[in-house]
Amino acid sequence: MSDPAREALPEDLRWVRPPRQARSRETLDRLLDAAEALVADKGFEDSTVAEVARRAGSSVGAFYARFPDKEALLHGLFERFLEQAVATADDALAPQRWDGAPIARLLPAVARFLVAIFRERRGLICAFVMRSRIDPAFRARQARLGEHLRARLGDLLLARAGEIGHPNPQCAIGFGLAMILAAVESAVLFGELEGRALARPLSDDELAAELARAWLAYLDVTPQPRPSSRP
Amino acid sequence: MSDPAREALPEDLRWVRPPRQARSRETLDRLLDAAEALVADKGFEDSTVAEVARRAGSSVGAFYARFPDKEALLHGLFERFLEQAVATADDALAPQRWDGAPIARLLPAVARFLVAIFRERRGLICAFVMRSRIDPAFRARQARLGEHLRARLGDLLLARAGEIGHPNPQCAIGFGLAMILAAVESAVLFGELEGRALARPLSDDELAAELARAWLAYLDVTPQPRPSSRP
DNA sequence: TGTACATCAGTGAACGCGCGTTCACTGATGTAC
DNA sequence: TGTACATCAGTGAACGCGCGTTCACTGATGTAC
Repeated sequence: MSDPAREALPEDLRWVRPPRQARSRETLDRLLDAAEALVADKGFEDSTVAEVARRAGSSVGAFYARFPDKEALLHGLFERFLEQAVATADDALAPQRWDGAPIARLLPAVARFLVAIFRERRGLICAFVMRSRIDPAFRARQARLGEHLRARLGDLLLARAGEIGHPNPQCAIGFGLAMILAAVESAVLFGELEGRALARPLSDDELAAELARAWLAYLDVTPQPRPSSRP
Repeated sequence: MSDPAREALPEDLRWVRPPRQARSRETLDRLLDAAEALVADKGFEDSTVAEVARRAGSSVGAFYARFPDKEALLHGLFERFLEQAVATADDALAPQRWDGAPIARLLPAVARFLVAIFRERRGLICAFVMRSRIDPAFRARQARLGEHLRARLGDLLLARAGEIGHPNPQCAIGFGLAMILAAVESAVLFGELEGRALARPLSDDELAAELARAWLAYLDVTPQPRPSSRP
């Protein structure tokens, strides 16, 4: 955390000026917490620096002592979020946790998990997603998370490649994940599934179930490992 | 178009003040054309009223003579877009055009079509999608387009319900369409499939092919109509 | 342990820029008689 | 056909508001001796 070697990494330091005293570390945390609540509630653009400072029990000047500008705030929030996301994913997708489980049990669990996470942190993720539409740096950072997820999930799925009927499992794993993520985004973050194409809105459980069904069907997963070649 | 009965519909008139002279009709068209190009290029927020007016060879005052405010401009663009979209969809999905075609031929064509349209009008659709994340009126209007698409596609698919293995075809048609739309948005508009989950970027043809594969698999479409019950 | 000084941290009023919107005015088009 | 008047259409400089950012200043914390 307070590794002095970080001083040498301008890449990491571009967004948040590292505090030197415990007091300012706390101020930084309070600013981030206040910003997270505010951004989750009304989005990034509609949150003002003054409001963030006020909510943190701090001041505008204190804000600019920590962040070079307002944009850096969202990057700071994103960095904090990414740490959690990667740790959570690594834990949830750890191979030993799924030892012996077939894909048909793995993917529905992942689908439920994604729906739950997106629902829980709806506002914040929404702000991130919206931002990455515009900001290339943000998009690149988000892409790295995507690649990480694909790698972890890929490890699990490729170890069960025999269950996958899709002619190109490697490619299908990436495409399938991307498709499911897009659908969850659209459904949970923006509620578009409801209005635009469904007669009755789906519950989160139903949503996850349909996503899992689509995912398994796309990969062409059979309950039992299939023989290496077909008669 | 110039139906006097429209005068009685404040719903339609909220966004664009109807011109009374041919001259102002032309000005309105030029403003919309200029705005469309500008919005497609740099998004709505980054386009200024002054720039739209200048590009249209008009003036800021002329702009406000036609539109109550800047927001109305995007609604005006959207209305124009919707007319085209509905007409195009109705034409492309006309039952006689697909007479005798199985779902396995229909959906790949729709997937290719969607990818092509989204690619062609990328910037504009992107602006609409972004806006409907924020603006409820916009979202409602977009939802109506979604419902229209689902209805037209539903007519075609339900007439071929025998080919659908999904236990609830009605629901699956809506969900499948929404999922594919979300994936196309994500892939074409925001290029997220590339970065976040795929080793190699897909061409539009490959993208459409994989979308169609996922769509058919989700609906559990068999090449031949299946008998009403299974042995 | 105490004193002097440097740096860090925090404050909030004031600044300034961008851009949506207004408005006083000029010119064009249509209508009444 | 011509004239007077009303309305439509267009112009662009000026206004004003919101909000990100700065800055002169006060107080707190750490360090040297």
